[in-house]
Amino acid sequence: MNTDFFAHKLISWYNRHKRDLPWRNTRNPYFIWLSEIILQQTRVVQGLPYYQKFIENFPTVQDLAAADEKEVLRLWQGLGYYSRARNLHTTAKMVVSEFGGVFPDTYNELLKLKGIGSYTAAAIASFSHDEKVAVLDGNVYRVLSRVFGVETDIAGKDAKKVFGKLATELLPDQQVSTYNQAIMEFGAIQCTPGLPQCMFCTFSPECSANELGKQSMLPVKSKKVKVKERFFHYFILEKEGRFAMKERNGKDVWSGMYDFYLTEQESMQDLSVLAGNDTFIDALLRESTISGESEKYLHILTHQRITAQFWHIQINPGSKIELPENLKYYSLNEIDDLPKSTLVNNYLKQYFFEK
DNA sequence: CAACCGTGGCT
DNA sequence: TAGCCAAGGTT
Repeated sequence: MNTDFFAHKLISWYNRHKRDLPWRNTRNPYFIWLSEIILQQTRVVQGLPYYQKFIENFPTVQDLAAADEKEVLRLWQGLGYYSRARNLHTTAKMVVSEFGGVFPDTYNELLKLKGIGSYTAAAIASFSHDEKVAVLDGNVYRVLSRVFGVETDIAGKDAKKVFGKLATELLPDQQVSTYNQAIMEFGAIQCTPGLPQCMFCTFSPECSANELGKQSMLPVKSKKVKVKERFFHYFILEKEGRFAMKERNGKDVWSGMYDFYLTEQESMQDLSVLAGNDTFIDALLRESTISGESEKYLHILTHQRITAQFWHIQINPGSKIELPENLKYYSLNEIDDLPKSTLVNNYLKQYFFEK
């Protein structure tokens, strides 16, 4: 297929079918960047309200840079992949301190920023000023693999080279912004992962997958995620109407988010076993009152199935129990403002805020 | 560089 | 139900 023909036909389709999305009505690299980070591995319907919240709370990169990380994470709460929010804040501060508050818009400059990889750099550079770089995301892999019959494994290491070469060859000289958005939009609403409606597709006459009936086989993707089972036992320590929480850190899930005292076991256990395995729990149960035991929550992540149970513990007045490192007492109002995982937030909503 | 990082919707 | 996956990036 002639490359000009492909781009022209795609843009024509886009002009007829594109959705009206707020980040498409701007050339401001700051707004485009916000939308791109929010939309990484995230559906438009899920990211849309977060985009609105972020541009309202942080109209400029200076506003975002001046915020506390905790505030940024709190706004990000519920969207997942929280390193995106931490990197977002780091990058905003870097733009203010090292770029004079002017958000970079060239591919090579953008690549230097935290949380911006090859896709996001290409998206911001092309959307903001038509820089001639091809975007390569899940949509582009799918569209190119089907239309041109490319059977390279998109999870393999050759994928970026093979599809990147094709994507770059197809790039038009003009309207790069429109073209890049068009190929992604086409993948999102016409050339969909599930059974696409190929009888109504503008590329049905030229599409390799349509001709060979290989739509469901493409793109080829080899990797299967293996799911790890985890068992969380949370202890909510209450003293004088305040509750002990701590910030999670390290490389585990929910880094930067707040939760309670946690003991993790290889299966769900009762209190006597927990006390035997955990000296703090043992000491705690001797000097306090168990005031509540939650149902078991099953929390599903891409790589993990977490079963969690929450025990509510009243610390007796005059108890000599000292909180383990990092735990501090917070009022319910303060807890509302802390960034929390959806698991913890679901528990709090059920047992504190909506009861 | 393979593994890891969330959540919610769909089949 | 179990699996897939959605505008990826980092380590």
